Amino acid sequence: MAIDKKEHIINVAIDLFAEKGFEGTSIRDLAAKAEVNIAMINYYFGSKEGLFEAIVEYNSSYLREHLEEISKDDKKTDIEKIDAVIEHFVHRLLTNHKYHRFIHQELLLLQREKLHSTIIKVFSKNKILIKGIIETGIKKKVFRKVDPELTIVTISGTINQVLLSKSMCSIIMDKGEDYDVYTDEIFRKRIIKHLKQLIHAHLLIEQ
Amino acid sequence: MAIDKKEHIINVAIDLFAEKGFEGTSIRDLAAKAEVNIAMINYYFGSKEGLFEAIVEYNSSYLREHLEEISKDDKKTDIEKIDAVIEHFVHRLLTNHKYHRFIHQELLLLQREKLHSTIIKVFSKNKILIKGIIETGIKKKVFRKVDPELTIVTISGTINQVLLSKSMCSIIMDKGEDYDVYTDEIFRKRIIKHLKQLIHAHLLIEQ
DNA sequence: GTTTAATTCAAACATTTGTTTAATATTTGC
DNA sequence: GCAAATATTAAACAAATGTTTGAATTAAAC
Repeated sequence: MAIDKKEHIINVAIDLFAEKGFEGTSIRDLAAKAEVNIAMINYYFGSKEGLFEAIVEYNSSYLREHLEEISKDDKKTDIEKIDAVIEHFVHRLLTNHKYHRFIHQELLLLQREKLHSTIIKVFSKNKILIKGIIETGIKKKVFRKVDPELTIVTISGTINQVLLSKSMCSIIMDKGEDYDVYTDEIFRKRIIKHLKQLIHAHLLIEQ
Repeated sequence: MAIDKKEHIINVAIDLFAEKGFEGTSIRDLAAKAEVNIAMINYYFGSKEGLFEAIVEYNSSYLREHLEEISKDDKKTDIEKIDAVIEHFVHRLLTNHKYHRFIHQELLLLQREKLHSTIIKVFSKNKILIKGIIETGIKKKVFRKVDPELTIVTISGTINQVLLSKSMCSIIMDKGEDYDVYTDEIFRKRIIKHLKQLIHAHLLIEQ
């Protein structure tokens, strides 16, 4: 029961933090929505910031594995690896968008330095992996001489910009308020198609 | 004195909201940093949310003009217009990054619906202008048949991703904490070079 | 089955929050 | 220079905040 309850609190917290932000969410809101006593949050996590750290730890473990797998896959060409990265990024955000929205919020603020560096560490490792793929492609003269870092920023920036804000999705798709992007297969395919087309034109020397 | 003081409060508020978020900033913090009495904020803006609205109004007026100018400029080819849009976006963010970071935060949250729609309206009008340029290029068969909306998202997404977070800049540039992106000419040129290269490869049929 | 540890709870804690008040000071219009 | 409007202030307001307490309940260990 104990671990399940901890996980349950974490999941409710991700929902609320993503919607209202960290400072905008009160322990009482959270306790009510999770249907636990207010004191339980401090009992389990020590403090509100402790809960924050627990969320980041809870989610940052399983992220990198798949990216490493892609990077090492000998059956894939370099551009196929990049395609896999794009699909992986989109999938990760669609299935986990609340957590990512929350993390993204934190990235914009200059509070809680320790957590900042935790997030940055995860991002840095991802960056190194993808940078490796791009630089290999450039060496082999399959890819153009592009800016590897900013190419990564373009991929993640495009996905984040459109998928982290519901309003942004509505503008792009010309849909109403109640439209749910995160389950719409058409939207997923549209983003992937755009990104692959974009990055292929950007990277590949002969098309 | 009155209008100057109002403007002064708005400027200090943008700084604080960008750093600590809207909920993370207290009226007392703000009053102390602006060196005015706490009551003055409510006296001028009615409430904390009133101050928020005043900030958005204060900044959203002068934004669109330059974009319309670019769109209508007959001396520019279609791709030159896109280049001008890229330069305009980067410049706008570099000179006004605190306000944009603040707005971007709000876009991620699902609070304060009214302000949300104000921000969205501004973005929508920008979208229509740039979409017009891209679609003209496609009709003239100068541009490839791309996804206009997502192409816009890629431009703004890339810029936002890298410029709105200090930590992100540090990773990309491999610089320390005290490095200031917003005044570094080299970084500005690097982003513009990447974006132009990317979007040219994406849009132009013959290169 | 008793003892020990872990969990749950309602209540209280001290701060901090945004906002208002009512008195005082300053500026403005004439 | 006086009256009316505007601006500024310190103090108080009620509500909300994160956190702690100490007793009650449940689970685990032996």
